[in-house]
Amino acid sequence: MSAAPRHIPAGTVLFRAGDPCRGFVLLREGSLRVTLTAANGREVVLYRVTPGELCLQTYSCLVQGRDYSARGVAETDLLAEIIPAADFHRAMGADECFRIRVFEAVARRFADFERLVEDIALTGFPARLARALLRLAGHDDTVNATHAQLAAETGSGRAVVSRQLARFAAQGLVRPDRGSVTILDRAALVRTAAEPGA
Amino acid sequence: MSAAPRHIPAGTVLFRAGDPCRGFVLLREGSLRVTLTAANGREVVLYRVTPGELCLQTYSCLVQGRDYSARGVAETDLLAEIIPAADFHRAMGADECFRIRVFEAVARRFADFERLVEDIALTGFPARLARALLRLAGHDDTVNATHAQLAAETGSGRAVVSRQLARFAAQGLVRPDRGSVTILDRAALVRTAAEPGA
DNA sequence: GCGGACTCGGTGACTTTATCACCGACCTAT
DNA sequence: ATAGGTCGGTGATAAAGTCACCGAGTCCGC
Repeated sequence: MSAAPRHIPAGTVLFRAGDPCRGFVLLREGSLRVTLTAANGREVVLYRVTPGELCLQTYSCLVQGRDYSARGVAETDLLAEIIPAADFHRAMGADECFRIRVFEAVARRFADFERLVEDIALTGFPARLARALLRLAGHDDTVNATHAQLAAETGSGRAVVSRQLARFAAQGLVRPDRGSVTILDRAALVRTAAEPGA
Repeated sequence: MSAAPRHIPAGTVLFRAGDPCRGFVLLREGSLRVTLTAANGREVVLYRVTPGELCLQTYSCLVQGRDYSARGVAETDLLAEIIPAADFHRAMGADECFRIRVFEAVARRFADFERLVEDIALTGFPARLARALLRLAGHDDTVNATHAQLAAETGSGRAVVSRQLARFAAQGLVRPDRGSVTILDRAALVRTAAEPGA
């Protein structure tokens, strides 16, 4: 529990599918994005690890003694602590605080997965994109993401995102720019997000 | 840990979305299917709980203190134990065996979710259906499921399943019957399952 | 300032997948 | 038999995803 936190620059690939698993990652600062990539290059964002959370991709690997099955990329500069497996198991037995933290991370990840499955399998594309925009928007109602990134976020294709954004723009919901999207009518976007529509 | 196991007949709905959560379910015998249902009635099978496993839907609810977000239905007659939350937390602290079991269940569930997302988001329909058939097939190469059930299993629509099954049948891969499908050429089906194809 | 190399996004043409509605076959019970 | 149910096949249509291409913007190095 007392390993020195390490700095990791944005863009670093912390692990990729097939890598053997070295230890647990406990994130102190920054955002770690975990994605699944298909053979044809298509990518889906599974979830993000936020400060205070354990990366459970790591967790799942170590428990089952298997390799990573997804990819973890630092979205921002990270400050993280690597916990060796033995320390992890000891802390799980001895430290109730730590245990509760792990449980919470697990539960949150479950919720993320359920949301993702619901989005991809049960929700029409317009609502899916609207949800992604609302989820990624900062306080200034700006989403800093390319169409390709939004495609990974919605489990769809870039061209599909382009077209739907154009439709949203025509309705006055958003204003697209190179590399970002500005939300103009949040209320209407929320309404769109609420219509499963497929 | 020592509550009396209870019998639950096949078809019982153990919990549905929005229900409050009462306690942990530890499954001794049978199969519990956990699904997500859309407003329009469409359903996706998230995972199955098998004997010896804890139902983690329950888990996730109790940790976060939230209601169920999915539906749990007994696929067969069940023999299950209900563990009150307090007992669960005590056992997690004191009983290493129990703890390991919980970890394993969590890890397995994660793997299930990743498979599901990969299937739905990154895999073409023929491969998806082939995988579902192989997954559900008994030793006699028979899959006891209606087209509607296979649709829930693949996160697709019934009509889509019907058509793809007809194509498989035309290629000699399977023989469809009312309420079941027989696998005729397992090797070819495995090949189909391996081609992401979309 | 110019010329490549690259990323980003728009678009047309097309395929695949999904949806909707309807119908006939089968199953079961009265 | 017949009525009511589930099950599966099919045509028409719509939505979503794919592929390929192009032009505009950006980032260099020179």
